[in-house]
Amino acid sequence: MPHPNIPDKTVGRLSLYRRILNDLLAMGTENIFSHQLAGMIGGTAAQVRRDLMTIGFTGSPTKGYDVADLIKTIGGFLDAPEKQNVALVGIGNIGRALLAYFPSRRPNLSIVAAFDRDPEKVDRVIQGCHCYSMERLGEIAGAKDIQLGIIAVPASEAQIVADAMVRSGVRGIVNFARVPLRVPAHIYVENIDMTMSMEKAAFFARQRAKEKEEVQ
Amino acid sequence: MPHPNIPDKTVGRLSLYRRILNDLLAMGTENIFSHQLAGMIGGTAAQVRRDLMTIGFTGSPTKGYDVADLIKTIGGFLDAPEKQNVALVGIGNIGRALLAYFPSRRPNLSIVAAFDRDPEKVDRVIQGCHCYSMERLGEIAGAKDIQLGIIAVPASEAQIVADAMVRSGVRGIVNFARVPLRVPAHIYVENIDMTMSMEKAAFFARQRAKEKEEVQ
DNA sequence: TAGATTGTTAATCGATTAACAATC
DNA sequence: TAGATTGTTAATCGATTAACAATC
Repeated sequence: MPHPNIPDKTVGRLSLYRRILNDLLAMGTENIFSHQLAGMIGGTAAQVRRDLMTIGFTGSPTKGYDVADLIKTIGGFLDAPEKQNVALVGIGNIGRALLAYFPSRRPNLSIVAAFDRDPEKVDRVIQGCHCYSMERLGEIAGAKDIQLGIIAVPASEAQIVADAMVRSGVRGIVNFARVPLRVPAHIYVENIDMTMSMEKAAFFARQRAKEKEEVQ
Repeated sequence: MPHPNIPDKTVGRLSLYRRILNDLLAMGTENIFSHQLAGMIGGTAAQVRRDLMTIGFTGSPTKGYDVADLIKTIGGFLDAPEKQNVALVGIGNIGRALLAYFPSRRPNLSIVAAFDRDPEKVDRVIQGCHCYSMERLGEIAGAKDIQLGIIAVPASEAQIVADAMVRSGVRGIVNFARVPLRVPAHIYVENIDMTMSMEKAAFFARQRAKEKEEVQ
């Protein structure tokens, strides 16, 4: 257990660093300084150094951090040692976006089963993923050793789906439904609430516009 | 200026409270206590009270908070006094999900123009929204008084789109692209990074599974 | 060596939590 | 009044920022 209590935000930033580093490596950049990396994600150099220290990665004052090494270290930290299976529930627009994105990028993290209520979709293959009927969630999740669930159903069904996921042994949930889920403490939930984000952006956009007016 | 520096998170929670309160009102609930509301969003009673105090809403020790009043007060705080126009750039799966959701829910916040590079989509009406070619972003944004932009394009194009939005006077951006945007300080950016969320959930799901094993 | 950066410690800041008097 | 809840202040906690010696 090298990393007992790593903050949520650090994990998120590590994921970002890796993506940027992969681009840099592709462009031939071998070394990078903390302030350069910070500039690319809109953070501070100290923050970058702290994050990398957290995962035990060290740089040198003259060369900064080795890009290829760092990518490998972040991978060793973030990625599952073996495959982690994911179930997607609800194949609407969001579900399809995820199905389209994942196969190519993260080989260790793959959506191995999708579920929907719509009989039109059941037992068809959508974006390369088999779609099952909602009722079979528990059965399939158990059989396929599903560890992560994505909830992309209407708010009214989200809690029922979450309960079924928890019962079948899922440990993490990404929730796109516009409702907070009630789950046991040992289940990690990541909420993605687009409506809330839109309202927040609208609010702060307006507030800043007002501030600007007052300054003038 | 009654609310000089309201925290980002408070605004987000207020948006959540309102949604829950609307459901409660529909079910006939007239009053609610802070701990009840807290239970529904997975927060604490003190947090709820602080949030409501921030917007100047007070309750009574015997009845708690008046649901209908509170909805109105949150609305007065969060919502724009007049219509705020939104532009969506990139009509993929995510874009379509947003187009499908918004018209019905938030009358003051409407997507009045969509943009895409695909000639198949240009000058067609998709989900009730006219789609323009990418080149016309600046022109249309100016003409329609766009205040908020949604970026739902591939990472490689996101910065270019953001720059164009900023030039045309947008004050807030909701960014679905998997890349951090560089924008002036007075522009509010809300990042929604699904890949990062998936990686975070996968990481913590695994970590908690490990903890559980160790306890046993 | 000089200079820039790293790793580490101390200080600051903000938000959350706890405590408690005021209220209905 | 008694009891539960509210509004408000003080204490705690964590994360960020600043400062600085160590390093190449």
